[in-house]
Amino acid sequence: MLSNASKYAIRSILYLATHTSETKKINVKVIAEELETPPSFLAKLLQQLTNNGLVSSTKGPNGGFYLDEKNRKKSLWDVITCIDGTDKFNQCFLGLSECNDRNPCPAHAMVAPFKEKILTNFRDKTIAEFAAESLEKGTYLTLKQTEIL
Amino acid sequence: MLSNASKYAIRSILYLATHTSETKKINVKVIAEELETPPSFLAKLLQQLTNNGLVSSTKGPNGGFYLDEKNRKKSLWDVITCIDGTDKFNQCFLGLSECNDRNPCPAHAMVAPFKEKILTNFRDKTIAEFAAESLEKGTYLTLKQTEIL
DNA sequence: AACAAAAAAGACCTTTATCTCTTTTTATGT
DNA sequence: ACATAAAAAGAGATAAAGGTCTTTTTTGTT
Ligand code: FES
Ligand code: FES
Repeated sequence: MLSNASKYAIRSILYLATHTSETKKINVKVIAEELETPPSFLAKLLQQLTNNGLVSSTKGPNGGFYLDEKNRKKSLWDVITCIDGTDKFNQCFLGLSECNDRNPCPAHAMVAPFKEKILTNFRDKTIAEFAAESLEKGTYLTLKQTEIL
Repeated sequence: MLSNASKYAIRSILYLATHTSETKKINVKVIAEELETPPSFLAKLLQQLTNNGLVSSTKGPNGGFYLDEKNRKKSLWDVITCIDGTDKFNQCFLGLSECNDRNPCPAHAMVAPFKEKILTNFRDKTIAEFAAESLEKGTYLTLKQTEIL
């Protein structure tokens, strides 16, 4: 479904949302350790996210990555399209050219409702909202693999 | 989500289910044309499916691929695991090590119901049943990209 | 000014997925 | 028997995903 790159990106964004601010920045090495992702690869991803206005960064001592208010207004959908490019969730499950209700493939009825849900949750919800919800539910804890409540 | 290989495999299986029998076999070239898939690649996939008892075949003139009664009792789940191997639908959406209700990631609540549905539809339904349903609903027509009702 | 710490940039490397081509084997019809 | 039509088998080719490493630039601290 999602590429590793997108998964890492989403996880790091949610991590940044809950752990950083304009006054508290974190560097790649730490983020990569916290999320247990390949550090160099994550660096590239954060670079790309920064170039596209989804993450903020400052260089030099005490520098690092963080989310400002503008970044927090973006959606996870923005993250996915920034990294993976393609419109993953509008594609037909069986790889046919178009996916719509008028010309459904055998799997369509099964997948279509899910797509709707993904769209509304990922596209119409800001990262700030998503992170806040995760905090409420306690699901943000599981961003790191080994972390057990 | 699914690899191209799995998608081609599923589509060809459903095609075989509705177009072949012990007495009516179809060769790779025709199947590939009908489904608009790369012929050589599809040949390899059908070979693999045949080796794993999901498809039947006979060589020589008037030979080709087809589904016998035994093949029709398999599930699409069997097809996916035969081709992709990995347990695609039990994996965490964000790539964390385990996916379960006890230790959910931020996306879990959104994805879990879908997984259930996929499992029951793909694992607990025979190919025969799935194909029959598709015929009823008319969705089998859209196996080929350009085919519009 | 010198140093250090961080991201940015760019050049790679490795592995996996996707796809092709050629040769061999097997079955059928004449 | 022979020709032919098909799958089976095996060896590669290409492209994309995943990941690493080194150098450069920027910024803050001493
Ligand atoms: S048409 Fe295949 S999933 Fe919608
Ligand atoms: S834990 Fe991530 S999808 Fe279930």
